[in-house]
Amino acid sequence: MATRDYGQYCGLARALDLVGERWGLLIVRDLLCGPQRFGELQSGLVGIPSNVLTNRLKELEAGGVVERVLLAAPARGTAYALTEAGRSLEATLVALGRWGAARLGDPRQGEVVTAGSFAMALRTTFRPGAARAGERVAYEVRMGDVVVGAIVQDHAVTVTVGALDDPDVVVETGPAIKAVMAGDLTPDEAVAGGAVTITGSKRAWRRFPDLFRI
Amino acid sequence: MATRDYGQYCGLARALDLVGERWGLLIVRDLLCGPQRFGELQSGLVGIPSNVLTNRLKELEAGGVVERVLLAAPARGTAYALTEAGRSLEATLVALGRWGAARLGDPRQGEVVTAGSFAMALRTTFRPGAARAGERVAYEVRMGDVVVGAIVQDHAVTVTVGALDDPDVVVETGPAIKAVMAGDLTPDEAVAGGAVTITGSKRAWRRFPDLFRI
DNA sequence: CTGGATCCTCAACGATACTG
DNA sequence: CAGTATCGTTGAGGATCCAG
Repeated sequence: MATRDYGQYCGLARALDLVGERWGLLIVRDLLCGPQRFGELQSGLVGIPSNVLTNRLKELEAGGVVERVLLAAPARGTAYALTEAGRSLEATLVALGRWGAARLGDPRQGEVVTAGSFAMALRTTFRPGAARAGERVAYEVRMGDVVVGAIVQDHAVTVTVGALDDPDVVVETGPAIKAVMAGDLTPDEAVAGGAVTITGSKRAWRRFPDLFRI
Repeated sequence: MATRDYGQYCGLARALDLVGERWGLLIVRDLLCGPQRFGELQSGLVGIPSNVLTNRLKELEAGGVVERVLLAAPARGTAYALTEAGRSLEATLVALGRWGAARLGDPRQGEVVTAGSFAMALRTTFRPGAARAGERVAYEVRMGDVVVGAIVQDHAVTVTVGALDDPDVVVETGPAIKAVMAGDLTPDEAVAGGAVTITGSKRAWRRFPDLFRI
């Protein structure tokens, strides 16, 4: 929005003015997992030049989507977080992500999975109807150096990056998790076949493909 | 997607690869109202250079979002239409448009209202719950040279550009329609004050702010 | 007259180096 | 670590021209 806009008095055009520039919505996606530092964002948005990230963050901040926050000790320094307006984009991003996921196919040459993208996948596949009232399950899922936490509670999921304090189960996996989420592989088969290693509640892991289903 | 992509195996990133480039979603927005010719798109997307429109249409076509169709007589020639994949973006665009509309404020200097943007406004403000089962109302709304039709039926609205064959009511209006849709001005007040001229069913016009509510 | 293609300019993006 | 600076490349913006 800083420099060029569509010049239309239209809600969609205004939304695109605010978050529609290149990398914009991916920044919002990554910040849905909680505040992130400049460097964390940069490593999650593979290939983004640092000056472009700087510009986007300034524009998103000016647009009221992102705000700078000071990290408490012991971390120190500044980070970027979504404002309430930014957080309210979540449902829309999930919808758009689901549309794109239907056209995803197999990974292309060179395509990577980042923490933010995997977190997004958990959000898009989460089925609120499958969660039981009063149920609380905390998953820590590890794919290589990508570590995300997903806490299911009150028919909702909260996805964060990094390890959880007290997960019910830690799941170490690779691409095979897609087969589990698609229902092509049962949780037990995945463990037996060595595609997945779990630490913690076997019951929670068996429940995983019910809660997160492609 | 043709040239550069985000290189992430992520539904959101794939969606942005397909429709996230500049002007992309506005093209989809305008095509939600039905097939359009190149020139119609160009005049609805104020300021888009013709070569950019050409490129976007090619990319959207390659991505399976848009397809070229041949117009039947007497129109002749080719037009661009959404594929099923493109149409399935409607709900998401409405959600994004609603997010942006909440941040729209008053029109800025130079901002225009096009047929596509006004049609989008009708989609975002439509309240399915307010429509009655079996009810069918057809509105033709005119704002200057912008003419759109909105047919409410079966708790859904179909919005098109151009005049309707058999509208229940033709509404000629200006910016004042926003006050009516916001509930700040009743339909009768708007007509009495001269801000709106209606031709046809007064009853249908009185129902308008129930069906389309900001 | 519509539907583009072509050319040029400039701003934004991309890559890398560098600094507080 | 968190940006800023610089520079080459790409794509957008704008005008004009060409073909059916």
